[in-house]
Amino acid sequence: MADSPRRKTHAERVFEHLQGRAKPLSAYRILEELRGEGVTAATTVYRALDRLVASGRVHRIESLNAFTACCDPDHDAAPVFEICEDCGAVTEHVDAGLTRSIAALSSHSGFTPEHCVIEIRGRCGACRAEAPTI
Amino acid sequence: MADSPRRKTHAERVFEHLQGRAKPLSAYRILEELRGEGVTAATTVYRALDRLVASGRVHRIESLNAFTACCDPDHDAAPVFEICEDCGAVTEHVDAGLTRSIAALSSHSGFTPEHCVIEIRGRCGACRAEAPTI
DNA sequence: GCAAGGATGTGATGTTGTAACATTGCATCG
DNA sequence: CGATGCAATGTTACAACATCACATCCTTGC
Repeated sequence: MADSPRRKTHAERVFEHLQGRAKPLSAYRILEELRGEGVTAATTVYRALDRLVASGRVHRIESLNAFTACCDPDHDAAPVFEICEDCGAVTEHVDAGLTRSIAALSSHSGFTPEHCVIEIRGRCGACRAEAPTI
Repeated sequence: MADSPRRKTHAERVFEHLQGRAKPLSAYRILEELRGEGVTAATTVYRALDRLVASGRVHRIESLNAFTACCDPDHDAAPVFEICEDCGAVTEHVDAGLTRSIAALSSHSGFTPEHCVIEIRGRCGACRAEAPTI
């Protein structure tokens, strides 16, 4: 009660919590970790995430049911995520070649793309080096 | 009890049920629709789907939490799905350009891809024609 | 026949996501 | 200053998706 009652929205809190992490977090994980900051229900987290995703500041990783902060909110092309099965790290890329390929495919098929989900699962260089062959 | 108790595995039943459909089905939806054929529990459906996905006969659509029969079980490159937000139809493609783009991206980043999720959400040609502009 | 192993049945539980509706804080306008 | 409106939040309940643990059944090879 000492200071400002609600300077920050929950969306801000959630965004700051996601920023700078290599691994995405699930909504329920975010809830656990932000309980101390007044976030008390799943609904609240999902609402915050909805806004962040809509504004492009956060991406949803479909194959993990998890969320990660966008590396650069200004990119307009489809993000590509590399997801390491070993360490769980996710790296975001924006790739012109891939973007062109999708456009070409769509123009052939008459499909109008609105949102692309591109998630590559595998092993990052570091984990590859640690465990060369299984 | 009249006839053959188990000529077919549940995996076969599930596969046949998915084949030829434009829209993918969720596991629980499959369960509902196959109750008449002796499939009684979610576990059973998931086990069947696991086998089918492992053998490449069925694909999981991550952004829908649903499953669809593979158009051609012999393809080796990453499948690309076009998902219409209007009618729900999903079309599978295998695209050389896209496959090359992913390989190029990976070789840059040192990442070793094992499985790719590529799902393009938007509008199919037919739905586009029906509702030209919102 | 009978043991071994794969497939199935069953029930409980864990995880993820939404619906519905009440409330609060704050800005604006008459 | 009260009325109004709106976005954010709180609360409860529930729907949808997925897995676990353990018992049982069926087939196959011996």
